Amino acid sequence: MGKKRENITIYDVAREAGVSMATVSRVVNGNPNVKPATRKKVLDVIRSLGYRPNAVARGLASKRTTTVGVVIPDISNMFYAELTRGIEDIATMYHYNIILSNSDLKTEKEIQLIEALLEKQVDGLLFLGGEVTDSHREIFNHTSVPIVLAATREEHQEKPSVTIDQIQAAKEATSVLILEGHQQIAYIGGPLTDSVNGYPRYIGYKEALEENEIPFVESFIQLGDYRYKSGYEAMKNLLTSHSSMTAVFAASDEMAVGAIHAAQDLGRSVPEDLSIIGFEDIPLASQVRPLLSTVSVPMYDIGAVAMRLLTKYMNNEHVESGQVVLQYSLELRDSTRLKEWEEK
Amino acid sequence: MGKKRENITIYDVAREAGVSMATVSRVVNGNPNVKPATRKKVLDVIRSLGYRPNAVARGLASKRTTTVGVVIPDISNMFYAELTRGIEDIATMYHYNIILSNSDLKTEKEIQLIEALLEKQVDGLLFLGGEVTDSHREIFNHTSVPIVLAATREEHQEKPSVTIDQIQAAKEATSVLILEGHQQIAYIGGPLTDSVNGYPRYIGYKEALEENEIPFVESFIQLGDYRYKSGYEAMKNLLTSHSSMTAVFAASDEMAVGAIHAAQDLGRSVPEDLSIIGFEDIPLASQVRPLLSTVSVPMYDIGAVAMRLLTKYMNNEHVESGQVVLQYSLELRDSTRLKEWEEK
DNA sequence: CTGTTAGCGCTTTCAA
DNA sequence: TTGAAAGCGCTAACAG
Repeated sequence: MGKKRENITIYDVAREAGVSMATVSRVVNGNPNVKPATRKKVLDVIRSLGYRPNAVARGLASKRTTTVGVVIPDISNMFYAELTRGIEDIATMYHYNIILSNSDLKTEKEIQLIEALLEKQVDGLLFLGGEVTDSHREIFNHTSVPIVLAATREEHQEKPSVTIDQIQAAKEATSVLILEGHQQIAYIGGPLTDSVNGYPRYIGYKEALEENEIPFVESFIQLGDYRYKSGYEAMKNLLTSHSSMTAVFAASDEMAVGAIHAAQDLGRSVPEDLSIIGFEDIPLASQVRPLLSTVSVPMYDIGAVAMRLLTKYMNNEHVESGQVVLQYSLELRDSTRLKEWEEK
Repeated sequence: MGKKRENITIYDVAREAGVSMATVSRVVNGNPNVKPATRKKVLDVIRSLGYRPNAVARGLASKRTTTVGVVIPDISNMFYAELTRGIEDIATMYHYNIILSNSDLKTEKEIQLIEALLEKQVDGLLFLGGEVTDSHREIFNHTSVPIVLAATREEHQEKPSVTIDQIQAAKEATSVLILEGHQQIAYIGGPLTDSVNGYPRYIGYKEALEENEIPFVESFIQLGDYRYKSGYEAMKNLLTSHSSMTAVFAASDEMAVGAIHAAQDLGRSVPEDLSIIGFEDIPLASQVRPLLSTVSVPMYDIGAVAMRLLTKYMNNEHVESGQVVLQYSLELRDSTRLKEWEEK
């Protein structure tokens, strides 16, 4: 058994087995047009030589790398980690590998990463969570590599995407609070300039109020960065300036949990004094007390479906619809009082 | 501006710019041996043609792919997600891309993934969290691709690794409890067959007891799978059979938090009735009440250092020591009563 | 400073 | 069922 078998090529196998490279290539790729005896002979040589096919050479010759690029905001964010797991599982199932890169939602970095991925000749690209700007469209439109958006979409809807209806989800979350009888409902969200998550959730909140003729109060709006700490701070602000407030819709679970803790630190109990509902349903939501009521976003599925969709494009299969909208659900637990909710 | 610029090669650029392929290659790779005027001309053509270098062809010709393979147990596990972020950041810094694959700690799957990664001609490999068996060694020893282990190690210490001293860490965590005056200290851990995390943490617990002449009680040992739920169940068992118990060392934060909730559900308060300390210091530890005291493992750093180490091997740089042991620290928060701890 | 020329290891017609 | 041969797009000596 050779120590470092780095340089055993298809040629060596061919010579050793007394066949041509083409034949070796055929058995390696499972081409049926090989006489069983020949196949066995080749396989034996492959094993004894410890031959390992070079995927780079194969990629160059065949123009397929069985690799897909994934641009993700931040893998250490539970929401995206879960999504990535969905992607990876399906990728593995279809024998693709994924090249993962974190963008931190910086447009410039995103563009750069996409460019690098394209240079690496990925067979497909998954773009997650970021806003699709003109720069993105520019590059998307000048490549023939299939691209699927996940947990984001593009206004012109030219590119396939897998998402949920965020506005509707935020609206329902807020409606839960309204149905509980609250009139003073605050909103803790992300930047309104974030057109992917921040803005739609805000709009959903607003629409719910409007529909129920509850006055919108500017100072009930607190903006953070979706993280625990900013939720905590936001709630502290809210509570010191609006002691009459009785409910909060937070646009992320982390913020919601931060808000709960701030409330508790200021002597309020949840849900007795204050109802709080979150968004996402990351594991944290079920690992705190009170258990967080939240909008359950099918993170794993978004990733899995997006990857599956991408495989179809990569194989030139027929695609019913490139715009997939997945179902979310309302997970009413212990941070709100309402326990039942009929889907509209 | 071409629509699909898929087939513009270095040759096209060369022809258009009136130079040779070699020269184009030089400017693309930043080789200084090019007259500024020539460089500019080539750059202009590259831009106008929308030329994008083909990294696969480059990889085949140069035998370097600037890609590293990462085999990870589960990206949706916060601990590894954080680690991966460390890897990715350093990889980006050194212009490497990473191919990520989840192994779920299945040896067979790990081997298969490593094999696939090697086929893809990765320049280096990071193996995370899994046990290194003979099968692993077999394959590790027959390739010249540099490999670094992270959050795991190999008994013969033949392969470089980045870890923390788990036994010592577990021992100190247990000692905190002992120093608080507890005598009835339970242990909630992972499988003892898990030589990477489960067993060493268990040993650390045991050693701490021994050193302090506290009798080891078999039934104080509860084994789970590191997840919240198993911690919850373990604690319930413990509390119903050993009402005299006053402290618990849990081998993961999720289990520790699960344990806290079980205790609370059974009417005990933490840390008044029961002190609980965890292991890892994932974000969850600081997002629950009471704040979890825990062993803080530098997850991000383990990933970052491992990746940095790998770059050194890939560049044939001199490496001081391949066996890196990072410092952990004790983060004493509100689930224990002791608030100060002198490092031994 | 620039060009020529072999490959890198594999797939893929095209013939046989 | 098999083989020969032409690339895939780029890098890396080697000349000049």
